[in-house]
Amino acid sequence: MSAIRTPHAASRRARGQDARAPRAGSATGAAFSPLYRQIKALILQGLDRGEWKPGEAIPSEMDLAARFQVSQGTVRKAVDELAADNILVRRQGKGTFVATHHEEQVRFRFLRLAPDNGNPSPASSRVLECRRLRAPADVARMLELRAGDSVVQVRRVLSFNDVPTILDEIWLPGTLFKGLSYERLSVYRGPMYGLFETEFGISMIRAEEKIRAVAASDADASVLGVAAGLPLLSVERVSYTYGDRPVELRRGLYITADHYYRNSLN
Amino acid sequence: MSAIRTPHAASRRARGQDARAPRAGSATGAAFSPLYRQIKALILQGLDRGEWKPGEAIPSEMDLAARFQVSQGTVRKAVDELAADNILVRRQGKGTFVATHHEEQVRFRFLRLAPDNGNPSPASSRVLECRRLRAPADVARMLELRAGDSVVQVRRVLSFNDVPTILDEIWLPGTLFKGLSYERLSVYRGPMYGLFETEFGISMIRAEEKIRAVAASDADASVLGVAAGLPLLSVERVSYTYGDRPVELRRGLYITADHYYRNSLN
DNA sequence: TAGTGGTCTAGACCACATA
DNA sequence: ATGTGGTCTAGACCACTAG
Repeated sequence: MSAIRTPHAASRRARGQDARAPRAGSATGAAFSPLYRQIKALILQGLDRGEWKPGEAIPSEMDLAARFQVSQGTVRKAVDELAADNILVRRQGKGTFVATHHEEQVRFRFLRLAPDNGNPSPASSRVLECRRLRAPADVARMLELRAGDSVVQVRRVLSFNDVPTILDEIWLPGTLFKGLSYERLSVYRGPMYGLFETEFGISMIRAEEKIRAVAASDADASVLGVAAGLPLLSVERVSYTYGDRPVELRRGLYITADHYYRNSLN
Repeated sequence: MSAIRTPHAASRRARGQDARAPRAGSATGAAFSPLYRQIKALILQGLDRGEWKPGEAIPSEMDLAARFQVSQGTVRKAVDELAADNILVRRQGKGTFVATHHEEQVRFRFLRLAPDNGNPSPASSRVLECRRLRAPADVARMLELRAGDSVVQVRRVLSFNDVPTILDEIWLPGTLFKGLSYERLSVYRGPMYGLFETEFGISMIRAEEKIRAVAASDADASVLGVAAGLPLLSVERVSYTYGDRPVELRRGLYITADHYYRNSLN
């Protein structure tokens, strides 16, 4: 019964490091951060460093609690938020795992086009081109690069039941996607974000989209096999990895004659 | 120290009522429901009954814990989920409140169209017509009514900075919106869902949208002041109130020349 | 049988709002 | 000073998985 650790000693210790400092300013907006958010940030750092890879298990809650010197409940709350963000996946009795794009379940998290009738059928991809070039100004801005930095441009067509439906133009930072080539993309089967994970260690965890209706240009119409002027859904997506770093710009044109873009408002 | 309530007595008691029964079947899919979800369901029932109205405070966590004979922590977890669903809003030091559409903050939760440049400006609504008629088959199906049931149809134009941008066609169950009229709608300022709340006691808490690109018909083009054939964003929305009951079908046509539909993928 | 996440409780203290 | 939600801890037990 000696050397009793006073209750909350751990929390006070941990908190004293980085939660006390930014307390004063109000104009700066620097906010107080509770312990479980600091733990969340530490776990995110581990994921960013690649300490645990997509599909792998992270340490148990007890282990993490011991490692960070906090209670299991505090770790639990941090992991709860990461699971709510779809960054971690909990499996009762087995452990907590890093989310991966190599799962049927997750396939339609970033592919919002659904068929009017019937069940979602698997998409097949045909790569049109893959080349490295200097980033145009608008692309550089959205990827937070400098104009002229190296980027990879991929163009491809997605088909459902062999019907071309989506024309994608994808821009990626050249430094992050060194070995990406037309051959590598053509051989690959499965979701592109799965390839990015395993080959380049880039995990897409969030994206913002801007959606418009546009008329098909002659060139786009010819690739998609539709009449020029047909209304198409224009979807401009910026995808982010850990730390809210943009790592992909994707411009898609969707034929919405037999499909629709689904969305839920909560 | 006498008459000590055994630990977990409350949970066993509450659980015994409805969580024990559906335990056996697996083909039925009837799932085990933890206490906090039962509490969540009870709070939802209270909201559905109108026990607490939008904008009002619900009882404190301690009060709810006493009422339902569970610990504060269990109530907390139930309220946490309702807050995550945007059904309740927590305010530290003040209480927990029923979410309402009468708030600037919430204005853009169901209005996803944002301007290309500048800040979102308030929308002004011009009502074209409001009439009661028999539900067409497709409308009846989506509102879970019988074909021929009474419905209210509203058509209106939303403008930003006096520029017509959205043409809405709205269908509502006639029995739920008895006093709704052209006059009432024309006089009202503010979000339509706010009117539905205060005048008809209908809270919209969730919606599903199907989005397409279409060409403007002659009639629609003339109302919106654009050329026929212009690509427009077609947004078909079904809105739900408590208990996942559909209470609105809304078909919108958006001009996306100077605006875009924003969406986040998590 | 052991280890994992899932649930529930109890109590302490902090932060914020209001009277 | 009081009451609200917010955080953190500690410990018990349940449910699921796997060796």
